[in-house]
Amino acid sequence: MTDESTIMPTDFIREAVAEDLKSGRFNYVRTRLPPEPNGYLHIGHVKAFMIDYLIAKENNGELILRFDDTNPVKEDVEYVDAIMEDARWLGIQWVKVTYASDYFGLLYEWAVKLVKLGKAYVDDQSPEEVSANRGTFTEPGKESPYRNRPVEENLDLLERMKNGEFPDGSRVLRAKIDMAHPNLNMRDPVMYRIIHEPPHHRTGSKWKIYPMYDWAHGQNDSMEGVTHSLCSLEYRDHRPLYEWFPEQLGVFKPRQIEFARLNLNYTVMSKRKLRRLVEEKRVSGWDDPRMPTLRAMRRRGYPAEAIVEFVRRMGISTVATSNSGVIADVAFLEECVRDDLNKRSLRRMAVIKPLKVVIDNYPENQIEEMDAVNNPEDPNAGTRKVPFSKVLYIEQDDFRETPPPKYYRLFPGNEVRLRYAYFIKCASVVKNDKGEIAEVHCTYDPATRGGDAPDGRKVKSTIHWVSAAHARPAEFRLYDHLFTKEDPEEGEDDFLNCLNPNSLQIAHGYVEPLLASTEAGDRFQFERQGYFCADPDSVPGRPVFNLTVSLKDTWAKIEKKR
RNA sequence: UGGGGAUUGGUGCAACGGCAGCACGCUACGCUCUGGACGUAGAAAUCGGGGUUCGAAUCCCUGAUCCCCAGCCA
Repeated sequence: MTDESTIMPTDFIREAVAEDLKSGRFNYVRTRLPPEPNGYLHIGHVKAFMIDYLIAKENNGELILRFDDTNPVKEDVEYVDAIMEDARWLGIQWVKVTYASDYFGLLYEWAVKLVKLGKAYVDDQSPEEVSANRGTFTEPGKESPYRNRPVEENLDLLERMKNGEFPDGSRVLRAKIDMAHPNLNMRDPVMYRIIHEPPHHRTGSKWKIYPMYDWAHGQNDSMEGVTHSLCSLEYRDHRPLYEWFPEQLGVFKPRQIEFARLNLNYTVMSKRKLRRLVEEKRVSGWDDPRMPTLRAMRRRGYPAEAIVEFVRRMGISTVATSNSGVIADVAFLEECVRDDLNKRSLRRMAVIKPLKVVIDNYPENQIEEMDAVNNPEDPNAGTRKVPFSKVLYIEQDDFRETPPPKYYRLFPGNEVRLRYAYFIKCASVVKNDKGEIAEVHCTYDPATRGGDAPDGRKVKSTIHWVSAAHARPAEFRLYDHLFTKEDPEEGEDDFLNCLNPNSLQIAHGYVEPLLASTEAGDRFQFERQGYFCADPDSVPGRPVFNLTVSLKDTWAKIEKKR
């Protein structure tokens, strides 16, 4: 069997969509992305975005980007641009951008229709009364005393609500369903509430009533001819309502399908918590590279393709472990990032924590140009020249005065290879007043130029280096998880209690000369260390590099086990 | 407590009545001018209890556990 079903990626949503097409329930596919413009996009949003985008695309359908701007007190234009920017960065394409507010007029007409049908009424109860009369999980609610007022009166009151004749909170329009329904969403849900201030970011002060999510969202789907309304698990309980409205109205009925949202360990995802991190200055902003927002990941150097691939590899299900979704291991995300970057990153040498090395038998003032491979995974990336001289910097971690077992790097008497250059052997160590190692003296073997010994002898280790005379200073920002616990909320009265004090470490070191003219956003692999991305804070002559993700480090693992 | 959803190695997903598989992680080993990449091998799971069936992760019954819902938020 080699038909489409075996080669197409399959999951329960794609299967459902295919079925709907086959059965004739729909003869086209249209999905919608319904972000509320009240915050920046984070990695959790990417899953929903990709599902909506790809399922439309795979079926020759359309994706509509519709901002769910039904609550002026929470929303702002600032976010609509940011959301579009992030979505575009992911490669998502839509046929048009709409706003829930585009449909306020039609939606109001539909509400009037529902009132005329006797399916909606104006309730004069206070918010407290509405809440008190909703009942509980185990007890039915009480019907509002205003529930059965005449259609004409409802029409009049609704009209006057719309015209701003009543203060906020004084009345609402409610669907007339069933106050004893076991699903609380069906206990006469509120359709419209009165909000005078602030003005709406698109409709200004025209409207004094604003639709609730359940009323607006589903009807907007219907109005736009959306076939599949794909959303997260917590909306499962809203589905009966989602279907009830168009049923009463006799309008087009889209199909809602729910899936598990995506959460990440060692971080938090809720807008409220992310906002606290920013406002309490625990991070430098929404784009602090430690944040799970897309702008932060972009700044840190995560390629959009890697994020998309991560989400794809995670799959789709209806499993809910936490917060209506599944918790992905950040190590998996990081592996997707490495996998992507490994194939396309130019290699460079950078010394993050420098240690001076003097090659005693190397001629003073001599400079050689060594050929270095730009990317062993990509022959087309070519080579470059790297200057070599008598005094170098190597990584502090690459030298030990007394080596632990299995340590192959530089130590007194041991020979290692300087990448793309010579074999060197450690002869002696010079210490400062405090007894710290100030410099290491070595001898080199001129016959090993280029990295191989003619006599065939081997070294167990190759280390990176930068020529001191040619080195350019650089700042390195090394990141770790923002929180010390996989689930920062678990067992804490405040999630900030388990902030990782070492989530950002700043180091000052050196890079090879080529890197002096780096531009923000440029990505490299610093050999043996990790992938780095030039930060916008870089200034000419002093680049700043963000650690995107480190290389896997077998030695660190061996050492840690002790 | 009422309603809704779920439960497969440590994690995330497959297997849709017929040999429990894939990826990440983990453990060895090999290869290597990156202790990276790559390659080989390995450990590791069907929530429990009943039943139906030649045969059950899959169907039925039952129990447990986890997630979501009582906004005029979305």
